Amino acid sequence: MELGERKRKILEAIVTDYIETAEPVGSRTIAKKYLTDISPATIRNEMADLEDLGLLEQPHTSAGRIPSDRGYRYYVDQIMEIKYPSPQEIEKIKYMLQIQTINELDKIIKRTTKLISDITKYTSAVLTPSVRKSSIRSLQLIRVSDYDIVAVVVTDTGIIKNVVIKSPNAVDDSKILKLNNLLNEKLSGLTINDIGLTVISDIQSHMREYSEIFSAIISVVYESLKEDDAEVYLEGTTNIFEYPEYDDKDKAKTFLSFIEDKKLLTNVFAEDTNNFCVYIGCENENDKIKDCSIVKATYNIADKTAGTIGIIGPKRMDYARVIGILKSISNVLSEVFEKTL
Amino acid sequence: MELGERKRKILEAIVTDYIETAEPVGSRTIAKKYLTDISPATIRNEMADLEDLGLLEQPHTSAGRIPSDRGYRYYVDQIMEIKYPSPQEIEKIKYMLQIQTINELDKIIKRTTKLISDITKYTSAVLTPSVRKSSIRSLQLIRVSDYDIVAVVVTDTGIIKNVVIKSPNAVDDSKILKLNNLLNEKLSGLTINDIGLTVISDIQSHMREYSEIFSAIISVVYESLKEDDAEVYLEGTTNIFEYPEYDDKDKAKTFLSFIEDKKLLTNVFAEDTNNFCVYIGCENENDKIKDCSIVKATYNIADKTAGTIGIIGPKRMDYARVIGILKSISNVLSEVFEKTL
DNA sequence: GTCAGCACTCATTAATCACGAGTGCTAATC
DNA sequence: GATTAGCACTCGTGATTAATGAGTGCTGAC
Repeated sequence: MELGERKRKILEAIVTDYIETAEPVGSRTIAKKYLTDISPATIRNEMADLEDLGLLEQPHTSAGRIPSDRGYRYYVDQIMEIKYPSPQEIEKIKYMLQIQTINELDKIIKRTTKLISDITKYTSAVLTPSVRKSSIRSLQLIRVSDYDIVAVVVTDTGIIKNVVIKSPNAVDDSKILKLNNLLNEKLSGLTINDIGLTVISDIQSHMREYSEIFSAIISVVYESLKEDDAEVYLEGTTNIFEYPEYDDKDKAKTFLSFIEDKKLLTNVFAEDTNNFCVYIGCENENDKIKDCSIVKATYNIADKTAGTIGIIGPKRMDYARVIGILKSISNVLSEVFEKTL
Repeated sequence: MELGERKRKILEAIVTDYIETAEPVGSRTIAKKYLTDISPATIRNEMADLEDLGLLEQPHTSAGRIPSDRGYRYYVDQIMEIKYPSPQEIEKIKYMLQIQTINELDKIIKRTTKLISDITKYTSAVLTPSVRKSSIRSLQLIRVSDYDIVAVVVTDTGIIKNVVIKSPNAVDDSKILKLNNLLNEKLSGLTINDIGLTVISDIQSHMREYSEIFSAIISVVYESLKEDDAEVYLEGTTNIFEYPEYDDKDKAKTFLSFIEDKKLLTNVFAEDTNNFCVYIGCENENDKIKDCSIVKATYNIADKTAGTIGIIGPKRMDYARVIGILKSISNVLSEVFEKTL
């Protein structure tokens, strides 16, 4: 859709003002604050056109205009310029994500989540990498007692996963050692999807003597690795109370109950075909968040997309700023992982 | 404080009715629903006495009475009879906590948390055991690459904890094996508090050859085990919207922001001198929850108190029922752990 | 094409009033 | 002396009304 220069300016003014004030924007306001050389009457005519085009809405006759979902979309795609954090701010972000004594994946991610919600003042969600998409760096069995084994899997994405196994027969250290060597040799470097019947029966052929223990172990480990285990971290859930759109109790409840359902949340923030996405209002599939917007970006570990970071908030969102922040943090995060994992 | 039989009856009626309706209770209501053989006027006199005693409050002159914090306390301590779940319900709880393919500590606890909030309709919180109070069942080092080691600690309480270690020198499998044997021999059965300088230097004396690697490892592992790592699981946070006391936006916000702060939450739900506790309103130390009540109970693993389960909700809480449920679930949980860990 | 002027719409706020639930007090009754 | 009927009084709630003002669409002049 091609819009004249003046219409673009007016749409921009309305989005900007509405994002700031949360009040419908009238023609007089625009004429006074944004476009001082046009009269309110002219602006009214243009606004009527923009409403016909589906880019603006009027809550009621005697109110100003607010952007429609399509209006926000047009603003994001065609008008807005991304506001990236300043170099100083980026340094600060780097600093925040690096100073930690223990560089575990979880801690870095937890910290990132908090950082995002602190900076943006929206609710942030970060998805951890999933074992399914990682490849195995090391798989080690630990004998805890005669019948208790713990399998520890370390992936190239830094995940450490423990699987508890009850063995049908007693195991001793030498058996464990043999199994360990074999499993590591055969499985390192593979992704979960690579592990198929061929690989398993190959290992099995080398392990005839312990076949019973082996099949107990391999099935539990395989099941456990196969399940979708991407976790989602949340921060700043109470930030929504700062926005008048959630003054209504039901609105707040709907939002929070969506947020509380980790399954839904994981789906929404899961990886996309693009490594950067904005969903505005009704563009969201889930009804509960049809009046929210979501911005998300992926981050990399070991040079492949591993998880996503994102925020969820009211449609009246400072897109230019939020998008700049998320893109920057996603880069910093990928860098941090490169260094520390 | 000794109360006459009639005053007890009236207090009970007021608490019961107020818990059910969330409306201040008037003398007429009591006379009609609870104590049909006394006139409203008499009840009014008694209510005035109960108010003088600090057990009742009046929101405003022309309203009925509501229980004060002390009124609830008197009810809980002296009047109420705990309502335990029926045997059938307990069977159902057992069933819910047992049917899981993988019996990991986390999963059982997560499920318990959900179960509590589902049954009680309040917000539930469950604290995991802490490594600090457990003893070490097995400590195993895994060599991931030349300089990357992961230490896996399994405790008697079923915790599996991973610690990532960057070694200053390259390590090979034989070194790891020696270290493993030694560490296991020296540390199994000890609690974190047992590990002091004596133990460490004892191990060190057996490990002169690898002293550099060893001290890198032991300090990181020790630090990591020492930190307070009890996690808190939450469920049913949006349940509060069902209760009119949180209709007010600020009330809801205060509650939810308290809930969001995992540090505060952990402190509040942390173990107590008693293995069962009720905190009503201003009995809570934290100002943010001065109009909430908390009920919590401990559960056992390996015959010692390991963590706590609890709920948080409005003071107007069905104490008799909630207490019965929590006590039962705490027992079932301890049983489940005995069987599966 | 632009814009001043004007009639019209409609959400918001304050003010007023009637209603009713509930109390405390007094005086009569058991 | 305890109980209770009767009554005046309090005060939150909800409905009604009216004034206000922000904003629009339309007309007609420049």
